[in-house]
Amino acid sequence: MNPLKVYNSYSREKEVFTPIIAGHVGMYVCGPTVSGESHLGHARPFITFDVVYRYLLHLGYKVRYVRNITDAGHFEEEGREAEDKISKKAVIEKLEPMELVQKYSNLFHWAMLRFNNLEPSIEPTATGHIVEQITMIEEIIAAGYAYEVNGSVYFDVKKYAEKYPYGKLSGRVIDDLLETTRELENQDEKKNKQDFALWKSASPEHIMRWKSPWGVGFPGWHIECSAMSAKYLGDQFDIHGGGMDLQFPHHESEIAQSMICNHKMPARYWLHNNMITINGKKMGKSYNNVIKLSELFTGSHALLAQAYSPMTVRFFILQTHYRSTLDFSNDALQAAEKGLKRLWDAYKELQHLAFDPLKERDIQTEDLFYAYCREMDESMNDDFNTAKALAHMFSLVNHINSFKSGVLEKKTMSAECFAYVKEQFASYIENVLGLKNEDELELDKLKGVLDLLADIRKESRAKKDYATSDKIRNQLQQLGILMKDEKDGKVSYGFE
RNA sequence: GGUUCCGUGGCCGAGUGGCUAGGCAGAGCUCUGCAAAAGCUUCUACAGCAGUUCGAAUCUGCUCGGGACCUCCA
Repeated sequence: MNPLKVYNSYSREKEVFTPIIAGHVGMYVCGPTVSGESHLGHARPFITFDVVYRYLLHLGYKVRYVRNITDAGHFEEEGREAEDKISKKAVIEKLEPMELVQKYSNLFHWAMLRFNNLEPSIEPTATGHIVEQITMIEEIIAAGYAYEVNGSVYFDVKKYAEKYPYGKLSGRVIDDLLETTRELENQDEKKNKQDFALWKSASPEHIMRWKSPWGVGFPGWHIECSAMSAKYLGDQFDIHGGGMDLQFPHHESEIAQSMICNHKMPARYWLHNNMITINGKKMGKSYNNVIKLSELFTGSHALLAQAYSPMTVRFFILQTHYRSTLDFSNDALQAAEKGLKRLWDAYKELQHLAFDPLKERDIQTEDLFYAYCREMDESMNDDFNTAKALAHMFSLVNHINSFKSGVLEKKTMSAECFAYVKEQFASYIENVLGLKNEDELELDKLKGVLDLLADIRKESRAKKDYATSDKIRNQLQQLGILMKDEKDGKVSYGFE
């Protein structure tokens, strides 16, 4: 078995994963800015890193998973106005900033729950760590790498770059940045265009504001992650994750801040997921092509022919490697929905398979089963290749169904092999990939009724009373419940 | 313009130089009162050109096309 390897954006290579403290992993993932409703694009990193988290747990690591909530509203510079996203939205929606933040945090958590994402160990908020951020800024000023202008504080990138490799993570050359940086508001305050804000002075109408040694203002965007990751995971931790679009300037700046304050690279491994595209273009607000999660779950979007369940979306995302772009379309989601159903049906079937000590063992098939199981582990160890792991699971699906259809003779595998395959399959589908049966609740309620109907159908078929049997099946089908006659004479059912 | 990634069959997507990726869709067959499901068989591939090699989707070069980042962004 190969050890776990992860692609480190910083070195641009796959590296064997070795935690700082054996058996323990500290992981920080950039969380959402809760100034609006999450869309499909936002779902990807949180599902990606949920699987990373789950797999590390699966491997036996004790993991502290920190994912922040950005509720302080880092300023965005749209046109000429420097704006605070949350402030601005709060005014539009006539809400207190914290009321707005609460609303979208709740929505975010609701979506995470539906995706069956595990909760992070700690979910710190930027507004809850203003003191830590101010302290960190003071340290950077004391070290001589930041300066104050008119109540704002900027990080001196040029000075930093003289000693440290600013731009290494994102593959940027500092002189190029000088050339290409666009004219922005208050640019004249900065010594150099590449400098970024640690603290911004708040104008009187700005509603999110805190006192600081430099006057009333609010923190810059990058400092929150540096402050919170260091507080909960230490000066240096194992994994830092986030979307590829955060590589620059966000993560690059995080590194710079932490290097000055803590004299260490904050994270050993930088993991970045790629974007979700739609018609080949990145899904994002600025492109006006987002599909909100609520629209996805209800099917209320022009591009969607139907509603798609959270598990379908999760499966859809996991069918692609996290570092590849994933192109969205209605057809692709429809394919995912059917694929997931096939996977889950086989999983249910597997649970009913059992060995028969009277039959001769089929060593060849056993070996095949063991090989697929091993390949699942190998795939995940190769930079969390869920797409490949799923392909091997589908190979198992094919064989499981062969037992069912009689192509492979039933019960010819040893008890050990059956037990192992069952455990491995269950462990992957439920624990590692985090998929769950969405029918379960409904099934509980309807089970008794459906069992009865299945029984009546069975009886009427035995009497060749097809009028009755067809009536049962056809009317149930209209309700979205499929009744199937199995080979052994039983009648089974499932939801479409 | 700078940096960088990618172009795989009808669609989505894995791919370590030689071994079936996989899912969805299509065709035929088996099972079946009909159906569904499943199984078996099967059709479509590696953007183009040139090179390295016994052998390339996989390495190199060029051409064409597309994306991402360089500004908020998951």
